[in-house]
Parts: sequence; structure tokens; C-alpha cells
Amino acid sequence: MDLTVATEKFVAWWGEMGSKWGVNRTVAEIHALFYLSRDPLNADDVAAHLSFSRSNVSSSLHELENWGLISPVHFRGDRKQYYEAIKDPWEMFRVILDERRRREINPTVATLRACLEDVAGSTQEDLYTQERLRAMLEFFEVMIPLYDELRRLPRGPIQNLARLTAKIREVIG
Amino acid sequence: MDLTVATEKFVAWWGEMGSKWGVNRTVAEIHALFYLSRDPLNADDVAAHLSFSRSNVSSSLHELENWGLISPVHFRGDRKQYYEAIKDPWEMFRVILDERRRREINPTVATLRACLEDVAGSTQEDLYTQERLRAMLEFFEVMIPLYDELRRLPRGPIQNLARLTAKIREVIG
DNA sequence: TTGTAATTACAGAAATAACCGTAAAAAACG
DNA sequence: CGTTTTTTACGGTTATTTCTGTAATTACAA
Repeated sequence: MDLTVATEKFVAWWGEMGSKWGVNRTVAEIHALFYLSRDPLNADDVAAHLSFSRSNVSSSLHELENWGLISPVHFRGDRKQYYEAIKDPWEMFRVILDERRRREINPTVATLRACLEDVAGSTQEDLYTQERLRAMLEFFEVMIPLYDELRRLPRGPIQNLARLTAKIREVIG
Repeated sequence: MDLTVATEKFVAWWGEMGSKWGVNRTVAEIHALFYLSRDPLNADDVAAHLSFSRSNVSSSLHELENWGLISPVHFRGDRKQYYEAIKDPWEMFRVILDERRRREINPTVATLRACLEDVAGSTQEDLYTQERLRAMLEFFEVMIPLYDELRRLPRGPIQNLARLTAKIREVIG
């Protein structure tokens, strides 16, 4: 209970965003609370601050842990399970993207390959479909290695990249 | 009705992905169907192929049009409204990202600014929160211009970027 | 106009997802 | 060990989203 206006506003917005990106609103709100909180929180803290049931909080914490966005913290002499969030946005989004890649992008590539197998000995009619599937697969096959490279760059060089690509456009344009 | 195995599989998968990224499953499936289809389709075609109600198809087509992923096509002497999808994956994902930026990223930046205003004359206690909000805002303020640059690059240079960033890491690492 | 075909709006039904409270289980102490 | 505290699992409920069918509207051709 009793969050500041700014915290309240950010938590609500982050929940809203979550729901637009396929993340449970409650999970996203809890994540936002952890992100803004200086100190680790336990399930009761979260339940009290956001007025969710303990059980709902419990499973949401699990989900956030599975995503790698929060990690457990223990205090000696306190049995409760505390958690704290990744606090650096760069690291945080890297974790999210890595996880989405693992869960969704990789299987998508696998599915595309499977579809291409299915359509391999193709009649004239399916040739167009085959072509579309191949184009999509090629897209991922370029973007995935690019992401793999970008994710390893520290933020300094990333900031310069914008300037660099502007230059590239200038040269070729 | 009577889609090929590959089409069926891809449509189902795309719907699955949609639901994980905050897009209505039906809308995503219809989009997939358009993507794979050589010829423009009308609402009846879609309803027949995927066994959705006409009205459901109608509103889904609208939504896809709002996203800019399909566009209307007319055939002389045929009153029906046909649509066709963007067929180039590069262009397609660019449209999706642009739209998500407009709908979600820009408002997020605005919200962050608003939160920072709220927390401006801050007590000691809120100082940490303020810091977190600022860090998040800074992240977006670097990534948005970078995206703006990348989205304007044709795919050739993008393919080389991966190699380039590998080089950068090599030099600084 | 008038009739016909296509589209859209809407309200209720169906399906899905989210949430809570309780009870069982597990873990941490003495 | 037994006790206490914390965590998890589960069944039922509520809420939300999705989907459908019908009715109203619009666009078009004769």
C-alpha cells in the first residue's frame, strides 16, 4: 500500500504494456514494482503494495524468475523469500529479448523449416507459398546473427552505431 | 477450405505467435493466410478457408488494415472488397515495428517523462525510484534513434552490419 | 429510384484467462 | 523430531476476451 504517485503511474503503465506484448498484466505490474524498488521485496510486500492475493503473487514471482528478470535474495534470520530485479535497463531488455528468442523465434525458424519440407515436392500451385516461406526464413536467418552480434556490444558502441548507420546511408544513398 | 499441409501449419503457428505477442489469434492467422496467398482474397474466401464467421473476418480485416499489413484491392465488375498482404518480410516487419513504436514506445517515453515530473521535488526516499525512471528513459532515448537509423537501411547493408559489429567487438575487446 | 449484394455494428453466447481462498506441502527453525 | 512459518497446488469463481448471428447500413447496378 501507499506507493508514490510516480510509482503507481509507472506500475500501471508497465502492466498496460505487458498486456499489449503478451505478458500477464499482474506479472508486468509486479515486475515494474521490483524495478523501481531500492530494496528486495518478499511476496507479502508485493501483495500488500498492489492488493493481489498471495497465491497470485506467488505464481507471478515464479514466472518472473523463469524469465530471469528477478532473482532470489535471502536475509539471515528471516525465512521469507525475497527477490530483486535486474536494475539496468540494458541488461533487462537483453534478458527479455534472449528469452523471447529462445521461446519464440527459434521455434518459429524450426516451424518454417518444417513447412518447407512439407511443401518440397511442390505442385505449380504451391510454388508461390514455398517462395513466401523461404523469404521469411531468410529474413530470420539474417536477423538472428545480427541480433547475436548487437546483444554483445556494450552500450557505448551501440550509441555510436546510430551515427555509423547514418554515415552508411549517406555513402550509399 | 482445403489448405495445403504447409499452409495449415504456418497459419496455426503464426496464430500461436500472435497470441504470445499480444495479437488476437484470429487476426494473426488471417494475416498468415494472406501472406502465403498468391492472389488477393475477400472476406468470404477467408471465412471459408479458416472457418471463421463472416463478421469476425470483417473486423479482423479492419484491424490488419489499421496495422498497415494488408491493403484493399478492387477488381472491376466485382463488388467484393479484396485485400492483399505485404509480401516482403523486411517491409512487413518494418511496418509492424513502426506501428508498435507509434502505439507503444512513444507513449511509454511520454509516461516516463510524466513520472519523472511527478517525482521531481523528491524526498530522499524516492531518489532511487527517480534514478530508475531516468535510466529507463535514457535507454529509450538511445534505442529509438538507433532504430530510426536501422529501419532506413536497405537489407544489403543490414546483412553486413553483423560482420561490422563483430569487428567492433574485436577491436575494443 | 429500386432492388440486390456486400459490409459493418451490436448484443448476447461461448471460450479463455485470470484470480482468489483454502488446504496441503515444504522448509526453517529450536 | 515437532512446531511454526512460508510456499505451492488446486478447485471454484469471476472477469475478460473472443466469436457468432442477426439486424441495420451502405454501395452499387439496373
